[in-house]
Amino acid sequence: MSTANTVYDQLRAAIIDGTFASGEPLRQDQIASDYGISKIPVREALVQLEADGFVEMFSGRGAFVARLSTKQAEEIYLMRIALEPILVEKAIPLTSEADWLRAGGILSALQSNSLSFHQWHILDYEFHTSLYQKADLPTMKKLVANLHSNLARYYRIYETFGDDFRNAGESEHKAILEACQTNDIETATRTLKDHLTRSSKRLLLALTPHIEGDTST
Amino acid sequence: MSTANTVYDQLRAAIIDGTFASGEPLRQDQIASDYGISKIPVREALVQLEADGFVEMFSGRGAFVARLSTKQAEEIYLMRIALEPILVEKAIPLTSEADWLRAGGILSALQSNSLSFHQWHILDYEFHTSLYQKADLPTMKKLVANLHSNLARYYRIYETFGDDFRNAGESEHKAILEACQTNDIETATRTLKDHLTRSSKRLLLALTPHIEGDTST
DNA sequence: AATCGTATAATCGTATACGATTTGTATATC
DNA sequence: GATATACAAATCGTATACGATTATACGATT
Repeated sequence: MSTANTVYDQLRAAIIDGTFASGEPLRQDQIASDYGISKIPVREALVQLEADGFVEMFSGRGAFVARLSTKQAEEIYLMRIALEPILVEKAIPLTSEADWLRAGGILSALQSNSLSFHQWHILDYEFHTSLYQKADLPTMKKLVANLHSNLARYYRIYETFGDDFRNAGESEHKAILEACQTNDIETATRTLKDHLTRSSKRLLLALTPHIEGDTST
Repeated sequence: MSTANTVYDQLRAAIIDGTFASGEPLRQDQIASDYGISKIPVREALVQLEADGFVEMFSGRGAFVARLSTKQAEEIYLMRIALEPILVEKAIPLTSEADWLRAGGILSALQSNSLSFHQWHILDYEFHTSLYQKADLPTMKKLVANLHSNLARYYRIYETFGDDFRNAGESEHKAILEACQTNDIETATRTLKDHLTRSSKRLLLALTPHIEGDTST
């Protein structure tokens, strides 16, 4: 893999896990010397990160970690609610029983009480992904994957401030998977939509006191 | 504006209008010397173009104009169908009578018979945009705008091969706007969805004989 | 005391340069 | 004639270098 891509991965991980705080400037020379490389691949990574919504760049002033806002989180969920049901709808006819069992396995792992928030979020992502893995819509899948990774930054705020609702969506997940397994597209898409709507509300409610407006953090 | 951004705009326009054919390699040194600049801003433009779906990059082999496929066009329309109704829904309560009149003005311009295909496509885009200009969903709007510009490449194929259906969606456009003007969100979103579904079918039907599979052009 | 202007430092954006990888071509081998 | 090998040319990806832009510190002016 190219240096630029490696830097992209590392910077993105660092932004998601909070190593770089929201709004913090990302100095090119600094990052370059940290990694022992030149600015060129760093800049390319930053351009990609900007396209994916993790970074904001201003001409002549450089790159900054993209600021969070409840509005932005709401918007991301609106897109997930619009797109994920389509992915599931298109995936169901192409998915085998073995695939649903794999999804069930992730669901079980998700019920463990000893998960760190980070681990929980990864498994939650994998469960959702497993529902539409077979969908032949690569562009949409990439987009939704990126929405997920952007949400990770918001879910991290729970880890610090919020209530733990790791198990809140458990029964909803089950209902979705059951509908999928019986090829009931209508129920599957509806329960998925409901689940995402509820997840959105849970997140936004918990977020509001912490990042209302566009202020710091 | 930075050199990289200028190059981005120019390359994107050249890809959309067919100056660079589908699948064609985009040689960095060549482009750089054409514009009288170095490779650095060219590479940054290419990275952005890849993020926006106009270019594919392969490690060590460089950048190529993204290939077209009916599947990809279908996928783009699926996303438009999912997202644009949401934008309209959120925009209607925030939109004033003057805004709808402006939309009506674009609609009139759209009915002219003397439009080039390119002009028609731009006006079609502007009409759709005018319906949800007031929506406070910047990320979604950017995404949808990018879907539009990607579709422009497919609509160009009509210009060359296909039947002229510039007026096909005229009555549909009118119905959408009328529903918007009376604040009838349900009808507006439904007619918009119908319109996009029909537009998608028209495009895909005309496209199929020309770019089925992933073959050239 | 606050504001303005200027000098200095920090940082950016891009040109140039070069080693590394890939592609093309000619020649050898089966 | 097709496949393999060796070399040359083309092209890429990144390091280094530097002028241009932006931020900062500080003294002059109102």
